[in-house]
Amino acid sequence: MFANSQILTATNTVPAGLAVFPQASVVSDDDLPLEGGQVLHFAKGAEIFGQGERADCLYKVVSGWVRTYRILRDGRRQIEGFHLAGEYFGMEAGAAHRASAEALGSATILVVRRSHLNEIAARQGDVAATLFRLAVQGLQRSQEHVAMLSHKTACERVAGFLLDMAERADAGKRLDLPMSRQDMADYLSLTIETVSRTLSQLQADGLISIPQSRTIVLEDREALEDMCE
Amino acid sequence: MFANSQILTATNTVPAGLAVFPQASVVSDDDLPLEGGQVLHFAKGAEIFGQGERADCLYKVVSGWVRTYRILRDGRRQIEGFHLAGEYFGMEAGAAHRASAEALGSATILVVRRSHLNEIAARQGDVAATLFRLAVQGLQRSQEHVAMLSHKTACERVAGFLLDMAERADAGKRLDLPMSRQDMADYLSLTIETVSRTLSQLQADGLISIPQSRTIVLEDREALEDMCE
DNA sequence: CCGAGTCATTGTTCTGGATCAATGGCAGGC
DNA sequence: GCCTGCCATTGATCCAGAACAATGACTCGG
Repeated sequence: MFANSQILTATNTVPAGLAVFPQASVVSDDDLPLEGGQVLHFAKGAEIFGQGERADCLYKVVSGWVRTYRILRDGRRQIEGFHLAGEYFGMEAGAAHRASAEALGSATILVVRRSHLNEIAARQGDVAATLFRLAVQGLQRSQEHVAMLSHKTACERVAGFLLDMAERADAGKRLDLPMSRQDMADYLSLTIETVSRTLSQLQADGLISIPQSRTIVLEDREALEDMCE
Repeated sequence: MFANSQILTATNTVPAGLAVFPQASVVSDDDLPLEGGQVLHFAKGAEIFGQGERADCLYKVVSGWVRTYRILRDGRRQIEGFHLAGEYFGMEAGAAHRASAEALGSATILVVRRSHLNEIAARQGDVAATLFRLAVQGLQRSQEHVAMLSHKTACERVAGFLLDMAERADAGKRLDLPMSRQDMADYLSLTIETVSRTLSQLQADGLISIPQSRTIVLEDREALEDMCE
């Protein structure tokens, strides 16, 4: 897969001139030099890949938001995560995608074939290290998800969700969330009614305000943080 | 208890390429060529590494069972996973361990320094690919954990847990679990009482029998599988 | 402007698992 | 053997959030 590469280097020493990635709206230390990838546009609700399809590519959000989810045996939909600009998704250990991915609004996605990534890794050793780090970061995010689901109350889940989204979207007080209440519910493992009720309660308590249903203003961030402990 | 500094200094002088790995009970395609790692023994309940400590090593279970867990802000303990012979744990993206690891019974663990792994990867290219795959497998296991916690009933969680453990331990009908009811509860996000009650109920329904409290016989595996859907 | 469809909110009832509490088994120490 | 402490089981009560139901707000196409 990603042959001839060093792994687990503690520091990233990529010379800036090599990393060519003009479309990226966010360039972080964790960025891979993905020259040669294909930039695609997806309309609202469009499927980027589906559960069970062959997993040949790695994906990166250039702009917009993406949700990845799985349909469980009992028919319920579990949203595994929301992915913002600069974030990667679609990593698989096996040959098939275990989840589906859809654009939340309209979204621009960079798609890189795994075989192509392999070639890049052969030229630039620390690419393998970065891939490993991305996978472990995904693991950690999933473990945070587990911690969130374990015993937390609806209020703690929603407050933590808002803070997480605000941080990752680099939002100030005002937070525009492109997902529906159903999406939030399927991510937080609550019902749509409980999400709605909890948001109303947070507004009644003055911690947030909701000028439009998908715009949330964090009025008292400190109190929200206290709420998640 | 083992001081971490001992482990770390000792591995520095191991000549690469000569040491073998005789104790390994499982050798699969996913195995890394970990010559030069140090094999350590841990007594029941001994800490292998602690939350917040520097993460310099990768760990592999040679024999025995290991639990990894985090103490959450509210003081609760979330068990992230149980690790059996042949499985890896202790992967971190950052410099510090986000979890603690303890031996469940007595356990033998192979410890490899990340820097040493780096050297191996430089000689053998597919090591990087294997590390990536291991990380993604950990991610998938965590996502299964999320699916299990989301909306499943106590009964479904316990039945699924028993089947998962039986499969990974390669057990037939008879399953010897080295962990306490509290460990199961902290993994499944239930209380110890609910775990106990559920096991009793499964026994009353004839799906399992419990000759000793830590030995569980799967009397009707099909019904257990139906239960998790 | 209207009508249809989607999404969000709010009220009511009900249930699964948490919590509190008490008892029962089993192992190790003396 | 008995005591002590830990772990597991079982019972009773309570509560957060699910499920059901109805209404209200917003959007888009015509």
